[in-house]
Formats: sequence, C-alpha cells, structure tokens
Amino acid sequence: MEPLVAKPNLAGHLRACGVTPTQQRLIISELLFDKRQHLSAEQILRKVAHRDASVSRATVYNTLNLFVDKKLIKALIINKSKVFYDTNVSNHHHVYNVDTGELVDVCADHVVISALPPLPSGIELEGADVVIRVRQAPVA
Amino acid sequence: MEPLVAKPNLAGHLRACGVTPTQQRLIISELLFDKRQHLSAEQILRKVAHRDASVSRATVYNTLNLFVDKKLIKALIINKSKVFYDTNVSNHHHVYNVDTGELVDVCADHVVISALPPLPSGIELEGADVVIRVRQAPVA
DNA sequence: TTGGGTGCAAACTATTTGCATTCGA
DNA sequence: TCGAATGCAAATAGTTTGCACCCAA
Repeated sequence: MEPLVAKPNLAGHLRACGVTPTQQRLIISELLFDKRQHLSAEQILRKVAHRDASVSRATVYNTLNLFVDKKLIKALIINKSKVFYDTNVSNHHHVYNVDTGELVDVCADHVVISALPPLPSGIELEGADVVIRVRQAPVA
Repeated sequence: MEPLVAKPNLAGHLRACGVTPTQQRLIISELLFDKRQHLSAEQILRKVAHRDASVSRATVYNTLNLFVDKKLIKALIINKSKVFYDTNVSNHHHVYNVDTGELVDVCADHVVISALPPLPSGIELEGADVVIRVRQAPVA
C-alpha cells in the first residue's frame, strides 16, 4: 500500500490556497483529488476508514467547509438530505437522477443563461447553478 | 377576522389535484396560496399559530410533502439547512442572495438551456432548476 | 513555544415515523 | 362505519460546537 504521506504537490496546492497542509487534510485531499467526483461527507469518512487511516467526523466536516471556503471544492446542494462536494471547480452544471441519486456533470457550454435581469447595485454575482433533474421513465 | 373555513375554490382545487381537503390542509392552503411566495415549513408553522389555528408540526411536513407530490407547490433545495416551498409552480428560476437568504423569481424566458446531451433511454426529464447565487458586494 | 488543528461527545436543526386518536365521506 | 388524516413524542440524519489535547511552523 502506498504511504499515507501525501504527494508533495498536494501539500503545495493546499498551501497555495492558504490552507495549512496537516496530515488529516492531506488524507482527505488524496481521496478527493484522486479524480473528478461527487462525494458526501459520509462517503469521505468511509473512504478514510477504508485506507486504514482515521480522521474524525468533525475534522472531515471542518475540512470540507474549509475547502469550500478556499474554493478547492464546490458544495452541491441538490438533495435535501445531504450535501455533495464536487472536486470539479470549473464552470459546469449537473444532471441529477432523482431515483438513483446519480449525479453527472454537464459542460457549461450546454447551458446559456441570457437576459438575466440586471442586478441591483451592491449585489454581485457569485455563480449560477443548474440542476437538471431526471427520473427513470415509467415502464409504461 | 375572516373565518377559518376556506373559500370553496381552495377545497375544489385540492380535490381536483387528488387531495382530500381536510381542515388542516385548508388552513395551510390559505396561507400558501394567498400569493406567490417562498416559505419554509417553520414559517408556515408560525403563520398557522398567528392565525389562532393550530396544525401540528408533523402535519405541516406531511402536507407540504403531499402538495409537492401532487404538484400544488414546488420544493426548492437551495439552502443546505432548510427546504423552501414555492407556490409558483410555473416554469421559472431563482436568484438567491447567499448573504440575506432573499429569494427572487426569475422568468424562465431569461434562461436558455441548449444543447443538453441526449438523455439515455429509460430516463426522462423531470425539470431544470437554475439558481443564480448572488452576494452583497464587498464595500471595497 | 504556541496558535491553529483535531478528536470526542454532546448539542442542534430539520425532518420523519410509530402509534393511538379523530375526522371526512 | 372505516380508512385516511392528525397529533404527539420519540427517533433519525446530517451537521456543528465546546473543550481538552496535540502538532506544524
């Protein structure tokens, strides 16, 4: 098994974003940034346990909130029951299957937001999230 | 004060949607369908109390879920902490101020979703929700 | 050394559920 | 009458917090 010590670039990445690279944050980073994916806090907790390592529940939540704050990941509020964290921070949207819970990325090019009413002064755009909800077609 | 007995059209509306018009459901309907608005379960509970009437917490939640099911209202999953219910069921989107929690409707004409990848067979579109997140501009 | 980070457990919030009672048709 | 709806309280799930201990710089 690969050592739990993270690759140097991960630590550098965290530091570059103003995050002190602690052991726990590196473990979580390794799991997260392995690939583009959508994970819940619970899933991350389980993955940590799977790797023999151990990070407390509170630390997982604290870390995820910190990463969202520092824009290392995006929080997706799609399902009323839990938040998903997206390692793809580029501009994109989602297709969500309400029956299976499956979540798929959609390139932002496929979505055009036009003629948005002008924002009042003092208000600035933070982002636009598009969730396309789909379901299993009834067997008819 | 107006009687708590609902206007006949409300009861009719519920019935037309396959919902038995009980006292509690009529009280909630009156509050909801008074105008286009976005309310949380908690806010509805408070409004009920304000009207001298009383509907239990469980019934408020059950009723809101039922109404969403029957498409009398729409559930908005925008804020991680609570669901908002929208009495505007027509096709439209939302501007959400992350600082104030304010939620404003945007006509669907202002949002164009194009070139969506084709859905796999057996999957059908349920809807597309667009949330434009804005924030207070820093005073700079 | 020392302030930020972590772990644990307890607290908290929104929501759901089990079950006995009541109501609508 | 009788199944559906309601109310209450307890359960649940996700997330946050308080505080003592520990580690990165």
